[in-house]
Parts: sequence; C-alpha cells; structure tokens
Amino acid sequence: MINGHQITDRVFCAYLELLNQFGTPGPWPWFGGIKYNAEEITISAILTQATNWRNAELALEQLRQHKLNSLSAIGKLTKNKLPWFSKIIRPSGFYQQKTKRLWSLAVWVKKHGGLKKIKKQPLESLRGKLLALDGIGPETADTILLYALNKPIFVIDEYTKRFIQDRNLTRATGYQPIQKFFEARLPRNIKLYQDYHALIVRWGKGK
DNA sequence: CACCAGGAATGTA
DNA sequence: TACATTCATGGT
Repeated sequence: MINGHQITDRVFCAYLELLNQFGTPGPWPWFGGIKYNAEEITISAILTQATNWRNAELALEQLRQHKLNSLSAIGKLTKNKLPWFSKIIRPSGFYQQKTKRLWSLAVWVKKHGGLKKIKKQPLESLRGKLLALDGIGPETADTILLYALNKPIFVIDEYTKRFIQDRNLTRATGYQPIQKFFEARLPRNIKLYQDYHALIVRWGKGK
C-alpha cells in the first residue's frame, strides 16, 4: 500500500519493475550531463522535439556560451537578431522553426511576468495556454509542466505508446485517453510521474 | 549510402 | 479519427 494505492495495480507494478531494472533516474535530463534549471528545461523541451538528446544538448550548450540559456534573455532579442540566434541552436535541427517557437514562447512568458508567476496558475488553464502557443503540442506542454514547473501531469510519448503495447496495459489510443489511463492508476505524485516517464524513455532506448 | 532521434503544424481522406 | 508530409542536424 502506497498513498492508498494497492501495489498490485499493473501500471504501478510496471513502474516498480522498471525502477528495479534501471534504478532511480536522475533529474532532467535524466541520463548524465549537468543539472538544468527550470528555464533550461523549458528551452530544451523545444530543442529536443523530434531530435536526439545529444543534438539538443549541443544547442543548449551553445546557448549557455552566449548567455542565452534563459527565456528572459531570449525574450529580449529583437526580431532582426533571430537569424543569428538560429545559428546558435542549429545542432538541434529544425532550427528555423525552433527559433520562432522559442522566441514566441519567451515573449509570452515575459508578458506574463516570468516562469515563477506563470507557475502559480491552475494546471488545466495553464496547459491550455501553452497548447495555444505555436509549436507547443501536448507532449512539449506536459514536459514543461511536469519537469520545469513541477506540476502533476503525466507525459505521453511514442515510447509510452510502445510500452503499453508491449505490456498490454491498455488498448486506449490518443494522447489524453492514455494520459488519463496512467493518472487514474497512479498516486498523484510529481516525482513518480517524472521518474516513470524517464524510465519508460530509458526502456525504449534500450530496446 | 540509408536511417533515426526525448514533435507539431498542416493537409488529405 | 487516422495517416502523410514538412521541417534539418549529427550519430550510427
């Protein structure tokens, strides 16, 4: 019994098995590398879209060298500097799109008083606002919410879909149904959500 | 040389 | 709802 949930639940048991197999994941970015702050996690959530983590990390490393590893710094850039900015994040691929996405996100965050202010907003309402931004879909929004803002929301990605197939956990399809499936069967615990998703990614990479 | 990686937007059926 | 295409670099 953990937080009132029976550990016989198959979804929770799958988590325990992954934990036993791979050990407790580190904080974002989970496997090696140095620790990221909330702004860097937010930025890297976009940099890593459809890109392997190594390339996203290369881009973030260059942002650090230019002291652009914060939304406030990116939000201060004028539009005519965006082509220059795009070269800095070039290793992450799709760098023209990602330049626009990062810049519009940074401007939006600035307009709303910074990440700490934004963090005070209710989860569902905040999630909707993130989804309304260009280039932020459900996975990126939830990644920002869970790992940068420490909100209790379960992240679903391709690995998760393969995982539930592999273990026959559910036939549910679509982002939200799968997300609700996990959330309904797990204690509403942020660290658990973070570790579980990280472990699923670790599992997916190892296959 | 081909293939893929810690997605999302857009268009089609 | 379910697919297909586009966006692009760097590793294997």
